[in-house]
Amino acid sequence: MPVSNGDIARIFERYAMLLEIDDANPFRVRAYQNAARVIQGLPKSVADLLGEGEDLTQLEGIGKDLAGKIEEIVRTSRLGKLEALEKRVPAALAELMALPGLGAKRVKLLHEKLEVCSLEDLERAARTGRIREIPGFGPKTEHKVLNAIARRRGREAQLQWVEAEQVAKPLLRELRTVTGVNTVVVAGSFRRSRDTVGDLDILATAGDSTRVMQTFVNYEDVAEIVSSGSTRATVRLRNGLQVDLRVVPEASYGAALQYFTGSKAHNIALRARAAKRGLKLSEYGLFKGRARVAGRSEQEIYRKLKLAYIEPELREDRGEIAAAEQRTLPKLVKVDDLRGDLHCHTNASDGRETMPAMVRGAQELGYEYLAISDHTQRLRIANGLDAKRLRLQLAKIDRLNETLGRFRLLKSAEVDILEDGSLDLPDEILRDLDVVVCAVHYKFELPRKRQTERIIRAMDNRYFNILAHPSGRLLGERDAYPIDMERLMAAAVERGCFLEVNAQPKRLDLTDADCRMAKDMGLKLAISTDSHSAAQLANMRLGVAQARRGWLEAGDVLNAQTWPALAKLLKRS
DNA sequence: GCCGTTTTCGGCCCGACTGTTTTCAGTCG
Repeated sequence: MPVSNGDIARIFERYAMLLEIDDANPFRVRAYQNAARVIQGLPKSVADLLGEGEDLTQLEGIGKDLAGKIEEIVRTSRLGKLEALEKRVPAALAELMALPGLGAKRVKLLHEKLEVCSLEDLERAARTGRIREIPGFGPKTEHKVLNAIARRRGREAQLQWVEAEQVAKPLLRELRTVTGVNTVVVAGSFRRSRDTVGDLDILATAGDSTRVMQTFVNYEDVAEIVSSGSTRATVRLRNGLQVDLRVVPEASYGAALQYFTGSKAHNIALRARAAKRGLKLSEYGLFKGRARVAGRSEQEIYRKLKLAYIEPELREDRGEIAAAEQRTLPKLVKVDDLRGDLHCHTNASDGRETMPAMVRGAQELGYEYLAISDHTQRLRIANGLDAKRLRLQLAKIDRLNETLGRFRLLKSAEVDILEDGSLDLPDEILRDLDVVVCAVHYKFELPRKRQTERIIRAMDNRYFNILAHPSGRLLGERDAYPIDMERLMAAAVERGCFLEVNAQPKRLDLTDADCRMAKDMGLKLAISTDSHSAAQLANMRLGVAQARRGWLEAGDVLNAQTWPALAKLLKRS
């Protein structure tokens, strides 16, 4: 089993935590954390990079030493230094550091004074009242530790972005009613449009923060007030979601929004850039000495740092700052750029609505075209269409198209990719479709190589156009099946096929990093909703957000093209 | 451990809140 980027990142994160407990140089610790983040965000597998003889020190934050350690991990699946360190610092202490309120210093103290080595030890120590006896600890800390352990056992998952939005909306509405409050927005990973959100960071501006703070901590859905000061408070809602509120004066709004939008890595890089220019950047503004030179808007801050404005979706320290400096940032695709949807279902298979209802939905969104791509025969549970039923559907589409004026209904199907890589319908009918969407719906557990080759074989069919939900992941439910995404994309480029960014909230598949790799490889992508009702067509915004995180521009997106242009792209020679 | 149009050595983001303390260290974002 090849070592994945996630494996390497986890080893480095773990090493960083144990180093911190071991009192190592904090910047050395950060170097490992950085490396973990960089590797995690890489679209290509590091193991493959090495196989191709790439020089890993070209990667941001990876020097000679770390490159050597990565090679060691890829070669042996282990890191000798980590194992050596674990002889001195019990490995389980890293678990404890992940508990909120416990950092390296306290974990170390707990270990030294109470011989705590595991979550169980910690719980026992807390229950028997021994934690409060350590200098610097007290009854409150002891209580917090017990709470944190209980929550860890419950382990609330990250929310899908849409779920977070549903929580945020009513809360924002309430905060906006407070007198004296001007602006209330959500910042953080939510504003960066990450596929999942671990907490909500809300930013408000007000002359006087007292009222809005009070409203916040008294919000009906609050289960626990974690902390509350005059400008900042943290609560936990009943569903387990943590929400932070910061209140700043109007003159700091831009700086605060920039700061609370993150990411942390982006901010660190930005602040270092400010410092290099003799400036200081904080959530209150950009300062030269004591004078504030920017702060009212984000645009102003980036401008004063000699950078083009960086869209929130790009702020991950994945090269956006250099691109902003060189004025080479992408002009990110927008929902308005899209002219149609290339993947949806009707009640002929497992959709909930009729074809005309789906058409009306697409027309209301201002689209020029919509592909009807119902499931095919193998997917019995979804009432998949065989060639005969599909023929009838195609005739129906012809008749409907005559009534639709300039709007065009595209003939399509979501064709199952069978285990041997053949397609679930004969060429004689695929030939008559405008766009052939193909997908894997079973045999997810094939080894990486076989799964990859299964799909590439399917692409060999000259009627194959778009691979739907290419990794098969379901957020919080099912991991992506093992697949060599780079090889898949290279095969698609060679054959003139395309991949899909599936916009369903729990799919968002391809990932942001995959989108970035596709762009780098010159592979265009479709952003499709895979709608099973007309209302779901509006999920397009989620897919667009994901694509924006992957640096995609309108020119990189199939369904941002007019139908004649798209038709040309879909024609394989 | 990384990195370099101020540097190959000496830097490495910045501030709020808590709990414990009596002026601050630790943690978090």
